[in-house]
Amino acid sequence: MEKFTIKNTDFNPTHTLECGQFFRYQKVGQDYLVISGCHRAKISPIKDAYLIECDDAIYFKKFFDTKSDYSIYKRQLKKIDYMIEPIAHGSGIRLLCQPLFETIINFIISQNNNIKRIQGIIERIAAKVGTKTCDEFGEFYAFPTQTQLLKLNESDYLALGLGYRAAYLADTVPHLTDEFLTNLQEQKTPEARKMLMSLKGVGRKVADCILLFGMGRGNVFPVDVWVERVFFQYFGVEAIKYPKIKNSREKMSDFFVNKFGSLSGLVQQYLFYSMREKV
DNA sequence: CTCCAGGCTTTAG
DNA sequence: CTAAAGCATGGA
Repeated sequence: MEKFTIKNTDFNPTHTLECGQFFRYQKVGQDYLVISGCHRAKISPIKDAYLIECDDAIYFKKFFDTKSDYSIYKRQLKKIDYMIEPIAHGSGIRLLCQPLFETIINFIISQNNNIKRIQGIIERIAAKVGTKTCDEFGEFYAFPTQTQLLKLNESDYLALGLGYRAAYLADTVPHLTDEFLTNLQEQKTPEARKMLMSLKGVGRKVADCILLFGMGRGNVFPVDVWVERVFFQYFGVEAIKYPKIKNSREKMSDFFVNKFGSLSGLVQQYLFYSMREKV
């Protein structure tokens, strides 16, 4: 078991894990257990920091984006009035670096769905074909590999509760070879987005989530129903200055990326987390 | 019962 | 090109 710590100045596990970018976490008292790919970690609060106990410290240092300094990002974004409250609310958010294959599957499942049910579906899929693993925290199932997911057909997915998304996964999983994923990583963001949107069940919003959470691309801004509410509620006045913006989610996304550039994805997470907690 | 969830595909105009 | 129906499931 390997260990390292993350200072609590710009990191809060609740903000980071529960802001919508990630699904496989479990709160146990003051601690969190997280599963990513075939790895697992336990996060515990200690004095001025969090202790991370895991099977692979290098993996989780990258996962938690430990080499980025979020205080710089926040200082810059706080200059904008409407960002002050969302940043205060989600002050410990960090953008996670998640496995690409897993991120594609998870966000296809996420469409027109709620987070609780998404989590249940993912756990059932992992338990069905993922590799059973044991560490000192107990047993868990790794997220399935492509080979393991290829064992499932559309009716298997239906039986696991995926609804109409079953057909999307049955169609898309065979395309997600290592070759496709490697090629995808080498593309610039617009080209990568086109490749992703060629997959069944992947539209603009899901593609942007994959680019942000699975490929480290900050210059995207996924727009879902929640962000749409933010836009109409807080940015309606400003949007009037941009006559091309009507009510298309794609255009809302472009609006924010033009404004925030490579920090767009982070801005989106602050707004999403803030908006969801208000309901 | 209806409405909604980190939307997408398909079809119609 | 834009608009809207249809889609599975489970919780409120």
